[in-house]
Amino acid sequence: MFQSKLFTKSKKESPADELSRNAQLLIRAGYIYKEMAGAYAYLPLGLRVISKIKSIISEEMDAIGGQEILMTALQRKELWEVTDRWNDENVDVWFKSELKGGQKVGLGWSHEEPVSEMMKQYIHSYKDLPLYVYQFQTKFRNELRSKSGILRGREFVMKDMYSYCKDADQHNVFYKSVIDAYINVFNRVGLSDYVYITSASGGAFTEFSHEFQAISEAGEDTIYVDKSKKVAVNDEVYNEKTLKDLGLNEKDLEKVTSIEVGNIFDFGKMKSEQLGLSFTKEDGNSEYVHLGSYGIGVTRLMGTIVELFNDEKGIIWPDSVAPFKVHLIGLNLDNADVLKKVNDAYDKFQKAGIEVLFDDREMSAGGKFADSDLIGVPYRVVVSAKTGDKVEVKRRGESESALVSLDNLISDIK
RNA sequence: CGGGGUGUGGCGCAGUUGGUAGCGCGCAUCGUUUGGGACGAUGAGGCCAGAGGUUCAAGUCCUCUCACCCCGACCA
Repeated sequence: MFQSKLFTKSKKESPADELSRNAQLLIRAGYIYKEMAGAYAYLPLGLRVISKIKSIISEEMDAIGGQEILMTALQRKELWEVTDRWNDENVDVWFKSELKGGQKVGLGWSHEEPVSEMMKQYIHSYKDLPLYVYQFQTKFRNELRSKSGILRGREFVMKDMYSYCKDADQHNVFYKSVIDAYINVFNRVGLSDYVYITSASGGAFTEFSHEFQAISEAGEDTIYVDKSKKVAVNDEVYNEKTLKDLGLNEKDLEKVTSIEVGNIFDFGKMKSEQLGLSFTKEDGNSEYVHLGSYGIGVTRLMGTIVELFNDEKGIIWPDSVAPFKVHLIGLNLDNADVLKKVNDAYDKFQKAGIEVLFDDREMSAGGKFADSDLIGVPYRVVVSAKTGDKVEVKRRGESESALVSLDNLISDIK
């Protein structure tokens, strides 16, 4: 992509109405635009990051048998009344509205009810189970207070998955596979050193649910981590009994602040009973479906990555989620020879399938470097009158650059 | 929802005891520059968040409203 065509421009100064690091950097670099408190638009660069994260999640969900769907954001009052979750006293994040005819509707803040209701059409026999569906949805939550940039918005993108199993054993097998898949996701987006599977409150039917917590001061959760065992306990269930049940020792635990980037939950048969989602067993008798629910906040994950990977100059994206792999910077572009070389380099990257952002703007070198650091693409490649028949490459976050041949660089990156 | 703070060109800010607004960045044109946010000249751009008061006169004083940020509460 030609940077001269990119409509977003970087800003030298942070917006006055954002104190969170993620929002400051993402807005300055042109990844996002703030529409109102807790609602952000995703611009070309930002959308690319979202797409990368979604692809990684999709691959991992597909690998454990997930089937992608897309439910509606508009939801029926009647459906949520069945499970007593329409009431504002039980769920205080509803955005409610009504149709022209007067029917009450809500904007989806979660989708267990509608997905499960829909599944009554498709689940009839034990032979239909297990089945797993997931989606990327824009969720709406009327938070009393949004905060921390894109970490806690009123409108945000979430990957939510729902599992339907014939019994607890079948459910437990899948539940464990989701844990592994989630760990893969967080490792692949670069958070392997930061994310801990965390035991948290389990609600009505299980002792614990599991959260995936990324250690960061920007978070709003408090957890106790055992770094050698790679597990943690949420403050909400932290007590002697919990430690005993989990086989943890108080002296091995460190109290930290963290961001909840994922959550998996065993609903048991409760919701299926309420909604009437049942199937016929091998013996001909009827049974309710065992439901599980699994979420990853996609936009929150993006914000978490920015919180964890930045320096005073800007963002430092992990390779796997960066909007581009290479930031190609052309200097001395009034020199026809250099201009040809840098254009050739751009073509070669493109042909090699390496995503490249080409800074072809007429601008001082310092300005280009500053923008490059702010945007945070992994490889900065400079072509100028000084680089001769080679190119200068520097990784974002490192200070050393090197002169290398373009062909070698391309094969290295691939 | 309780507490605290902030609203002034696109962005970041200043504006004294009330007297019809200024700086930096950015933007436009021209020239000089060209490896870490270059320099000069010229220029465009503002119902001072909104409404209502006080006053000869309000960005400035009073009242209300709205928006945004932070802390807390809340967050299956």
